[in-house]
Amino acid sequence: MRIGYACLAIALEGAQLKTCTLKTAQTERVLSLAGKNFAALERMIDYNISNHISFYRISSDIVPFGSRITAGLPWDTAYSNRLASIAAKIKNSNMRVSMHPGQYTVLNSPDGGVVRRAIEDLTYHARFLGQLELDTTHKIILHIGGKYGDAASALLRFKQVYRDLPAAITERLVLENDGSIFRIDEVLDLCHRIGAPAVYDNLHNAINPADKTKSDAYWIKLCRETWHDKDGAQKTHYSQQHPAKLRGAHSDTIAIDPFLDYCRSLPYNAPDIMLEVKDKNRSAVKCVLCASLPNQYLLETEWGRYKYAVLERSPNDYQFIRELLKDKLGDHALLFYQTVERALALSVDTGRAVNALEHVWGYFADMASPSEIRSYRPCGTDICADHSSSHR
DNA sequence: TGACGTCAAGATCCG
DNA sequence: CGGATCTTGACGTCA
Repeated sequence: MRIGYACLAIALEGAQLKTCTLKTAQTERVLSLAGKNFAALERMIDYNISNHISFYRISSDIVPFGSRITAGLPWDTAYSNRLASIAAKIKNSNMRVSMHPGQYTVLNSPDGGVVRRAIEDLTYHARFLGQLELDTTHKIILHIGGKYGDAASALLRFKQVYRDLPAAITERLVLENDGSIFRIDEVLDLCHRIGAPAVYDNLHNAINPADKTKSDAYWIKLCRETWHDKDGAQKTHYSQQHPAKLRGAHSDTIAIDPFLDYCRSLPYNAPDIMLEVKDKNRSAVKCVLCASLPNQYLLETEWGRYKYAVLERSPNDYQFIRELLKDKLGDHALLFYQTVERALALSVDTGRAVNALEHVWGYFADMASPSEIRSYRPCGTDICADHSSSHR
């Protein structure tokens, strides 16, 4: 079982994807941006390897407007060395990558222009994965499209378009249930008919259910039958509902207990899981460490990222985790993340926030200039908690 | 016509 | 002028 995240590694230096508007999308500019994005991609691949993340979705925006200028733009030859290096790292680390065009790539539209652009978009995606010389276990995920008031005709159109797609696309294409139109039972039926694998998305099925009496594991077992040797291990999408936002909105982070419950419910030989979540790689590291890979060193690094956010909410939890991590031999990942999640759910206390800030300030006090010290302590020797909000 | 989803670019505001 | 904050863009379908 691999666990992965989509497109962006947050808080990773040198990993920001660049783009531009259509107005300024001249050949030279787009080519230059693509080069920068390939460098960012390599950073993320390196990061994934360091963090034992062996599953990753490459952003469709890796080449800005890649689909509409796919034929003309020589990004493959211009950056062949960089792409070869990326490809080698993916293969040597046994990483699996995927791509996922958005809701605007629609193969079954009654509008021929929409269909033509969708095929161009898929051609671009297949070209990118093909350029990396990745085998057909590296997939492109797509939704079926619209129903247009007549599901049967919409499915028929999909089959007709699919039949004529080039093999470079169909050998990678997998279909996913979506949150408002095609349910997982409809996706499964179509996939069996055309011979494409099906990806089960748990949150989409929760808001657009095929059968409310059936479990996630039930659909995952059915989807497994659509995956063959050339497709590699079965893939699924996993996300959790954001508690405050609209139905279908992804959560800020993956709550670890429900995730592990989900994992335990899966059939033997669990599928690869792509997490769809706002904090991206943060949740991927969390889930990897709890579900499959105890790693004390990575847990210490994780603590460095969360500790001050915990301290300004709950000094007790802060102390508890410090003690927990002193034991270098045990597998404390789950208790660690449970405690972090509980602490982060609390609101920030001003006095504690000042205390946490003083901890951080300790790293900079020796190297700060007089003006920086004045801006940190505007009222004199002690930090002014009463007025602090206006100074930070 | 707006919502949906996404995240930089681009525009504007502020001190 | 720099940094912070708001708005726009680019895609197609559906209510």
